[in-house]
Amino acid sequence: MLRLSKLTDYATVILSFMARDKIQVHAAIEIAAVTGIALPTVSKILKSLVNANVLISTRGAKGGYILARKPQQITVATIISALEGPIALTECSISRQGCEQASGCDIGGNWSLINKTIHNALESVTLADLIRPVVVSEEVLVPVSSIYR
Amino acid sequence: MLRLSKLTDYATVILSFMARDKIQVHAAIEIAAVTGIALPTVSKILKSLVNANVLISTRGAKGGYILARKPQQITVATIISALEGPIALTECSISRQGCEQASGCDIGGNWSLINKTIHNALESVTLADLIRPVVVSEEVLVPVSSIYR
DNA sequence: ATTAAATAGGACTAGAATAGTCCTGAATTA
DNA sequence: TAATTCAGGACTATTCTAGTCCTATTTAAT
Ligand code: FES
Ligand code: FES
Repeated sequence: MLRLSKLTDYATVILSFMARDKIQVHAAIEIAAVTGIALPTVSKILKSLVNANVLISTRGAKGGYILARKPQQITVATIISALEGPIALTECSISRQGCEQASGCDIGGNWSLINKTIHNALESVTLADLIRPVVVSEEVLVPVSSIYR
Repeated sequence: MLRLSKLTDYATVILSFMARDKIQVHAAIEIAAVTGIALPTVSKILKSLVNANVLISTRGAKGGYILARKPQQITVATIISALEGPIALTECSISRQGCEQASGCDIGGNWSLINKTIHNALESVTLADLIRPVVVSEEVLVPVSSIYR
């Protein structure tokens, strides 16, 4: 289905909340309360985002999490790879070796091109775009029927 | 990891073989032998491709599978959705209702835009492109280091 | 007709990945 | 010192994927 994991989806929800809120520092328990996501899960996600340098954490009383950069500087690609690892459709997109599909697959180069295109698409959208009030013009929505041709 | 399922990968291997071969009709068992993929698995994939109108099947002795269209008219997007269903990163990319993430996610419209971009990327590459001898210019390969920023 | 070749459809199992929880330790503040 | 809050990792349960298999149907050849 080529879809994002649930955790990545949660991450965008959490980050959107943090980006929108005037207050800078948010504790995990607070984010859990606001978003409705269970605390342990929120915690796990926040840790991943810290490791990816999207958030900065402060321990101890009055501690919490804060955005490491401005929303305009946090791309969707970054968020996805923070939670799911490298963005790569096929094995050979990551490393040329180690793939070697059952005899005869030699299409690595072309997949890389596709992969690069997708990566660019995800790089071009930032957290700031996600929280921008949506202008839902009908033309922008993907017509589901067109998915099957 | 935002990656294709193994079955989809197999499908591209199978279709590449079929597109390259001069002979039109191929039985499942023959494809299994050539590609090295187990027969039951090959069978399963071929059935999905028939349902998606990518292949046409003929039953009985001397039967088999044949491409339903020219390789230039079979897009990667079609192959992927044949095996994995609609290409959609988030739930709300498919249907606006039914999503309603834990309180406060209202980013559907922007995701749709991203989704459309990716869909277009996958639409723009066909089976004919995949079997074209790869010109592996180094600039085209995705630098893995750039995946983490 | 009969037999052999081949796909259709779906049920089923095993394995892997994901989602979610929990515990223990370390840092910071009051 | 006590309370708060994150770090890191282990662990479980659930869901999804991959892979297999069985029975029915269709077609061709004899
Ligand atoms: S998927 Fe890697 S060579 Fe084909
Ligand atoms: S993922 Fe659907 S509304 Fe946010």
